[in-house]
Parts: sequence; C-alpha cells; structure tokens
Amino acid sequence: MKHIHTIGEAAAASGVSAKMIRHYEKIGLIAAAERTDSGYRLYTPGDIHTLRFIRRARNLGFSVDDISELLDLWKNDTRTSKDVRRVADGHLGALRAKAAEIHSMIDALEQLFDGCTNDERPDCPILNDLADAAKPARPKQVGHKFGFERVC
Amino acid sequence: MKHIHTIGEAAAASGVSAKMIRHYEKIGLIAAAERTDSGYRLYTPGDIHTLRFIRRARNLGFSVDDISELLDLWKNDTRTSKDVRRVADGHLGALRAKAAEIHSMIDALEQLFDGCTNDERPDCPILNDLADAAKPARPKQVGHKFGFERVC
DNA sequence: GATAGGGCTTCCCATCATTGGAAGGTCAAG
DNA sequence: CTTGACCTTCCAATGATGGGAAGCCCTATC
Repeated sequence: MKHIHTIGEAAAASGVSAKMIRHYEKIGLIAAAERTDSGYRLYTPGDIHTLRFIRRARNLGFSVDDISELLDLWKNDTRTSKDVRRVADGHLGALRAKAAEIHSMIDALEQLFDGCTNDERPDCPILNDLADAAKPARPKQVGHKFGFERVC
Repeated sequence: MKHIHTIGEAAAASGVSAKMIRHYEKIGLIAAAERTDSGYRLYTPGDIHTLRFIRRARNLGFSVDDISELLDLWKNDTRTSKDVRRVADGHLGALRAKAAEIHSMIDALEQLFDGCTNDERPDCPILNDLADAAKPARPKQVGHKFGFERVC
C-alpha cells in the first residue's frame, strides 16, 4: 500500500478517467505528473485530492476555465470568500440562463403537444408550427386560421 | 423581385447563416442547391421555407438528426400525427432530463452559497465542499466538523 | 526464462453545431 | 476598369469526452 499511484488507480480513486487526467495535464489544468523511469505517470494522495476537487466541480457544471480559477483560489492563502463567490456566481448565472432557455423550449414544445392528436391522421400542429410560426399551435386569440400552406 | 435568391438572401430571409446552409447541404440535411453558371447557389422560396422550418426546429433544440426526420415527415403525405409526436416526445424527454440535471446543479450550488459569507475571509464552504464532498456546506446534522485539511 | 494479460504510453480521430478565416472567383455600380 | 460586396472551397477551432491503434512495461504463471 504505497502512497504513490498509477494513472489507473488515480482515475479509480478520483472518478476522473485516465483519459481526462492526461487531457487535464496537457491543457495545463493540473501540473505534469512525475514519471517512473519507464514513463508511467505517478500520483500522490494530494494529486488525487485535486482530481476529486476537479470532478466535483465538473459535476456542478463548472467549465475547465472556472475550475482552473477555483483551483488557484483553493491553493491561495490570500483569497477571500468573495473571490470564490464571484466565480461561482457567474456560473450560477450561466446555469440559470441555460435552464431558462431549456424551459422556454419545453414550454413551447408542450404547447405544441396540446394540439396534437396523437392518432393516425396526418394533421399535426407541431409540424404546422415549424412550417409557419406565424400560426401558433394554440393561438390565444389570433384570428386568422385559414390554414394556407399544406395542412401538415 | 425574382423568386430565386442567393445564399446570402436565403440566409437573411430564413435566419440560418450562409455558413450553416452550406453545412446543412454538405451533411445532407437539405438537397444540394441549383447553381448558376459561375457556381453560386440558388434558392427558391420553397427552399427558404424549408430553411425556416429548420431554424425553428433548432430554436426548439431539436438535433440535426431529429430535424432530418421531421423534414421527412413534413414532406411525407402518409405520415401520422403519432409519428411526429414520437420524435417530439423523445426530444421533450431529453430536454426535461437536461433541465433536471441543470436544476440539480443549481440547487447544489445555491446550497453552497447559503453558507458563504461573501466577505474578506478566506473560509468558504464552496471550496470546502469541492475539496471534500463528505463535508457538506450545510450539513443536516452530520456531526464531524473538525475541519481537517486546510480550512479552505 | 518465456509468455500471456492487462496497464501504460502517445497520437489521431470523432462527437455536435457553429463560427472564423484565408485565398480566390464573380457581380454590379461608379 | 476598379472597387467593394458577395460568392466559392477548404481548413481549423470551439469544449469535454470517448474510441481506437500501435507499441512498451510489468507481473504472474508455467
């Protein structure tokens, strides 16, 4: 039970794949690992701790750039709580924006579903809407329902 | 006011960039456009209608594969409403899964924020959690708050 | 000692939708 | 004829990850 591990062990212990560990090293997110005489990378428990940090941050959706900053802050004794909040807050904003975007898609799609009969007929408001957005699936009270263009 | 348009006009009229129109042609999502003697692509109003269809579907987050299927259904007289629903339903499921994933990230991050002082001190539950997930930011009643490892 | 297997190395490619740029041909107006 | 805006093709990059090939290394077993 040495305290030094191969990349495979580090991967298993951290939850970061060996592929990604090499990748993170290549892009400079983590320092280049020590090597054995034969070229194998070696990882200390501290390295693995860092890898776990990275994996958790990725689970929270942080980008590699964000993680790089968080790692710097983590290892920086002069950081302030504010610094960390700034990074996390930026990401939280991005997540909320993404969530809003997806929800608007979901809402639009659900609305189209409302008018969809789900039967053997070819008429389908989903395609109608895609073909001509000026003719919403369930118009609030938009008047014109002439159905020009193909029915569906 | 001809009824035939260059790729730039088609792009402006459809909301799909010229780059993407060429790309969609290359990957087979749309048929290869007619050409002038000098090689310029030519688009009919029908082509532009198709491009608008594509753009709207992309706005709803459909993948190119989905859109390809939707286009086939759109132009297929024997399709049924069910067919369209199947595609849209699959996408809706993916969107909901993505939304759930993002919300779980948001929730986790917000919880970390709860314990973050946002001041000049270096102690920060966000980093603490990333460094050691076994020690949640706001533990329900997890006992051990020894703060081994660095404080933050 | 030889061999088999599994793990490690590097390098390249693919994803997915989109954008950017370079180098060069075409068209319309001045 | 020149200028500038448009078009053409081709190549590359994005971001995070996976897949695979070719080849070396290490350990266990015969």
